Amino acid sequence: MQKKDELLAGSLLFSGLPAEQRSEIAAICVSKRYPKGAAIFFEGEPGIGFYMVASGKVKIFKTSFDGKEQILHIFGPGEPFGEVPVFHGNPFPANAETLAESEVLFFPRAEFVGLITANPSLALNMLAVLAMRLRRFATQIENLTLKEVPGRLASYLHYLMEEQQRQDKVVLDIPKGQLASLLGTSSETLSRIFSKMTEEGLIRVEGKTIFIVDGERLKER
Amino acid sequence: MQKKDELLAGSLLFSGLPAEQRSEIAAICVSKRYPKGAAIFFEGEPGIGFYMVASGKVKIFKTSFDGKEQILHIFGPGEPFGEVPVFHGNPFPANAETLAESEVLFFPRAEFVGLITANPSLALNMLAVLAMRLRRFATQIENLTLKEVPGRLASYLHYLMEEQQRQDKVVLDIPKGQLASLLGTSSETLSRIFSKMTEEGLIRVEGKTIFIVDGERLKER
DNA sequence: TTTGGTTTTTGATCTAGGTCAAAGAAAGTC
DNA sequence: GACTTTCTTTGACCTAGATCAAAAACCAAA
Repeated sequence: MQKKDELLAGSLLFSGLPAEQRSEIAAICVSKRYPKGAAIFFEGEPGIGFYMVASGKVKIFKTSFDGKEQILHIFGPGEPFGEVPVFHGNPFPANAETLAESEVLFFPRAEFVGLITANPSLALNMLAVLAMRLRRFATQIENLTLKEVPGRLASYLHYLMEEQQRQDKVVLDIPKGQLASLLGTSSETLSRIFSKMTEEGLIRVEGKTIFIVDGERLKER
Repeated sequence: MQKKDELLAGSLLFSGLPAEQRSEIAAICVSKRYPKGAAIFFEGEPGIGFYMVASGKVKIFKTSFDGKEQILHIFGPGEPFGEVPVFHGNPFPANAETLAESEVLFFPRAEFVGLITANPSLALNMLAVLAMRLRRFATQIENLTLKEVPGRLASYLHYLMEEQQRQDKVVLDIPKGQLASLLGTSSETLSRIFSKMTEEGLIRVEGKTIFIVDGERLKER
């Protein structure tokens, strides 16, 4: 399967590994398709392996008893998820669900631990992935607790500007309601802040496209 | 140094390693003392190694431009911190400061990476540590965004009950102001919630000692 | 045990943002 | 193209919790 190998080669987790090892890895993983909105796993389930997005988009989230949800991550192609139980035991700490029709690779725990044990650079790659994830969590907590909603939105827009390599505009890759849940607010509030920022001449909103009118002042929110 | 070796043996990170390897590790680390309230590192500094608390207590925190602080972790003896830059490169994502007079071990990056490469079970231990940290972050975000302050306090008290193995009372090991910063609130609000919970017959507060009057109802907050 | 510095508590006030309800827009379906 | 369903916006209202100010309690050192 050519496609799978390319995906693995392009992922941070498996980058820099000799080709033969990547095929060993490709050999132990199973691919599975999910329609949009499908659950991949639930918080509290035992984790017998981890996953990697091959195509599509997956969200990791927590829900409160009264149904509110907080998105922790959104992962795209090449990004692994659900690794925590593999290394720490215990069940999944959160839920995973597709945001679009997706193809997902599954890596069974035992086999993968075997590979890691035999292969220090794979171990270091995985450590790098988890370390980056910790860093992201730290800034997410910072955003959620030390900034108010406009500031969180501003820093998300700046993140998209980096990601999409544009200074003038940016395209939301998720529905606004999901963005609200990622920013820890409600879609109503988010909508109001979009219009306030437009009034203030910071941005201009056209559906999913956000034109950056004043990037400097936007950064200062 | 007998003491150092005992500490390493008791820590999660180095548990299960053969004694000789622990002495190798003990050989590469340097110990340093800090008075209470001393900075160990700042967000944005390059990380040339990581740390482990030998004695005392260390907080990891972020600050906002206007001086508010959010505590991410509080670490005690045997717990490593500041590992993110070791594996992911880039500077420290947050600040570290002692909460009490402390002794801290420092492990230089290059040497430690060498040990990990040569030693799969050390790598797996480190993966377990980071995975546990991710799990904690996930529940911290859940607490901060999906629960209100009384709920966060309740879950912290339950955490202390586990930790201290008591059903009837619990002793705060940090000042209430620091607890407020950990729970993402102000000391004023925290104080008010302590008294409200007392009125409601859930707890009784005597300085740093919290008597658990109704553990069941407390859990439901 | 007095003094000066932290913590902690209490009171009064203010606001960001949540919630509920309903109208409008978009988008996919037959 | 009409229809249903999902997404987004707008309006009205309300509350958790922040902030400011000041008193009280606690603590450590002299």
